[in-house]
Amino acid sequence: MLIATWNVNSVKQRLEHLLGFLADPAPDVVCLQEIKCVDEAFPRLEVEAAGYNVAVHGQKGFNGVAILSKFPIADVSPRLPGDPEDVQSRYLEAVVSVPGGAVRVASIYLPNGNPIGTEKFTYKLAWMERLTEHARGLLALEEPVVLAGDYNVIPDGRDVSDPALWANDALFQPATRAAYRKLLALGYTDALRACDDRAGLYTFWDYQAGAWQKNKGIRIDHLLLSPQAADRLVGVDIHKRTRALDKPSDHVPVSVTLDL
DNA sequence: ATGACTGGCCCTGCCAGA
Repeated sequence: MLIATWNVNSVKQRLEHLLGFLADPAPDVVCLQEIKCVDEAFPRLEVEAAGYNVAVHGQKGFNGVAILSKFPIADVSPRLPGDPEDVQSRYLEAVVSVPGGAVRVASIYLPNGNPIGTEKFTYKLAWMERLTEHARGLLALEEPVVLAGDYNVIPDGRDVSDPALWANDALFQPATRAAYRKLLALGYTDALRACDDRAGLYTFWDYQAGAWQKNKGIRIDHLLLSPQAADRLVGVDIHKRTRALDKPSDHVPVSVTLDL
């Protein structure tokens, strides 16, 4: 089965691109981030007409995540545990039943954290700690788990075209990268890196200064697999063609194929 | 060297993104 993640930067602006992606490669599950709308404004009818069940955790104006699935969705839980004061819609988890089993999927929109030295960066690191604690608990279930989303983390130098340019950015801070490694060290696999160790595999290109044309990208959209999911990993794809469309998202979809 | 897009909202400059 094909499980994808995509930060669409407004589902309203990107609906045609999204429907095109649902038609081809026709993923079984899609985790969306930055839908930038409330639940009621999500284009549910259009997505359902394409053959998908929908779970949404939206927010007015910013953030917002969703999970689309060709298979039934159960046990839907919005919000990352650990901070009742956190009202930002950045996490949605659900269980997707597949023929002969199930896979637990989370759609994650990890805080950007810029500028560093502010409460925004503190919030990012705290959010990463909460994610790590929750991810630790999920491992105990011994299920196939896919934690998919826009992590806003550049894991290492291979994942950025111009490291010096990002040296003072929240996405590439040593503390940010260490928190990401701590998450992996629990026992999760960065699906892309399990399949391909080359540099220059990017998932985001800024709108500004011709970043796409110059291939000045970064890899910040990741799918993390529990051991039970990693055992069934077949391959990973970065769907770069969507970045060349008219009025694209600045992120492209990334997908894993699992033998499930 | 510098600046540079895009989307949403309080409808119009401003915040947020990365």
